[in-house]
Amino acid sequence: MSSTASTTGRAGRPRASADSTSSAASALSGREQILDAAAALFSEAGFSGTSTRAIADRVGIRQQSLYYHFAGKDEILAELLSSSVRPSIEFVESIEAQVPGEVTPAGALFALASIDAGTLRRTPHNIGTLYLLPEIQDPRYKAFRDQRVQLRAIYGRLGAACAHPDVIAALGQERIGVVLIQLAEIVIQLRRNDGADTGAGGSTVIGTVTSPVASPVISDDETIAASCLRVLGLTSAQIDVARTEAATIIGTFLHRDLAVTVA
Amino acid sequence: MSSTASTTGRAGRPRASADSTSSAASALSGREQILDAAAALFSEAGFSGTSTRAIADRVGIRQQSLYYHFAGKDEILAELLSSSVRPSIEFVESIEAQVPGEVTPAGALFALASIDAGTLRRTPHNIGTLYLLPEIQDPRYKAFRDQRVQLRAIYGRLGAACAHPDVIAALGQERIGVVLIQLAEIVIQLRRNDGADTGAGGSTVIGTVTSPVASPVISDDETIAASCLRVLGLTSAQIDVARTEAATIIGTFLHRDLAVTVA
DNA sequence: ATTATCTATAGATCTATAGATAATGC
DNA sequence: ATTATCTATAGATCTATAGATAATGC
Repeated sequence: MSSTASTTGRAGRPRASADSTSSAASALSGREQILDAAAALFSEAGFSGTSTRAIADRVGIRQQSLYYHFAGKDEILAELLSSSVRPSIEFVESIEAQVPGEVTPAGALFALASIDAGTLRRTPHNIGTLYLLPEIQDPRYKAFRDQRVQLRAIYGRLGAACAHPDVIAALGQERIGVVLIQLAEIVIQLRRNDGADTGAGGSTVIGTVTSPVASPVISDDETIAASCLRVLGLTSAQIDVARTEAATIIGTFLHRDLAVTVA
Repeated sequence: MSSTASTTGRAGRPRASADSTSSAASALSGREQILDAAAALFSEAGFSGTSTRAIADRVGIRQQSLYYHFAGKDEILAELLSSSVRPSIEFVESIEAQVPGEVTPAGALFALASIDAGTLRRTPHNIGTLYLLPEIQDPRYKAFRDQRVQLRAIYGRLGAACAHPDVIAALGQERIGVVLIQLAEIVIQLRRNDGADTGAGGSTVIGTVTSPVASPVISDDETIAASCLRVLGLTSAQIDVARTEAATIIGTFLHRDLAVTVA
């Protein structure tokens, strides 16, 4: 060993805590540990129901140490919110551009809904529940709400472009957007009902939500996307076409994304 | 005047407050005023985000006076929750009994969904938002959650009994229940988006949510009910049949209800 | 007598600032 | 020197109990 025995390997005064709790206490930076702990607590007990003390305890630091990383509790929530819509927004921007020509609205909508469902499903600690907190109505979180309004508008446009005429007549583009988002976010409720959320620290726990017997080829995410098209009055045949097209769209996006990451 | 000028007309020491705030400060009992104030605050700021002080201030009494009516803040929430599911449960019990013979599943489901949507729409202060609070996961509110599980199961049974085979295969009865409740509760989101909720004190503010131009015969509630059947794969023609049948079912229920009230 | 409030107050939090301290990094 | 923690602590709140008080009801 170079100097003292098993040091933290990071700068800064060591934590007073025993650093007891098993497995992966590290891997995440201090800041990330705080975000992870806060996400878990906010979704269980709400924003106001979670004290800075509770967050710090979970991380294994003193309450006051939080303020080195964040100016206040509200900044922690703001960061969690903005990082959780980001994937959808990114995907949406890439997809809507190519809608009139290369891609049908139904295919694009199916792709968008299944991406959103998948993101919400894989998110640690069911972060989507934060969207339901009354506190986000505060002007402080306007930027986040604006992003959601934007996303809803895109759902509305895509939906109105492929819905059965009867549905457009009954709902109109705006409410179509609300209905579709509400359906995609059903994942939040499903995870809540399953209780005792897995969502381990940083590791991406994929799938395994409620298919005890052995689900067919169609994933839960695609089932939800299919429900989005169904509520717009599309037939099973039309939905299957959209599903196939969506697979291509998503494949293309993933490649492009990879290219961007590499470059 | 009999004795002193304009007294409160009620027993108990008078409130210290100026009793300023305009209109209908009365009509409601003290207890009801507290419930009304708490409902408004809980849905705006959440349960933990609302102090007993804030509730009392809104009512116009001292913080400590709340404890004469309720043992604690949690009892106020419990009462709000239980009173808000009651109408649905009552309707459901009367309706499901007659389902195999006199009434089709699609008709019953249409009726149930539009009753639920209507109830949520008319509720003061958009009380349905309380269902979204993380705090209700607490064991303390288990009775309420159990009622919702029960309601969801009924949605699931009715839905599975009338859904297109493809939908049953994809979702299964359980998830059908979750999807249908989620759709019915879209009213909560619509009211939230409209912001600045009307929902005056005790008066039942009906309708007027977002039909700026002039909606056709079909109410918003029926539009939502129709979406519930649509997501199950029913055609417009089948939905219209269900709508007609639902009108009869609801009519019958209202009469029966009236009879009960009178008796 | 009963009802519905009031005042006084204890004790437990909760957020946040100020400044000290113990590591790493150069 | 920089980083990430620590200790000490102020000041604001928050829930809840105890007991007094001012009405109505009989």
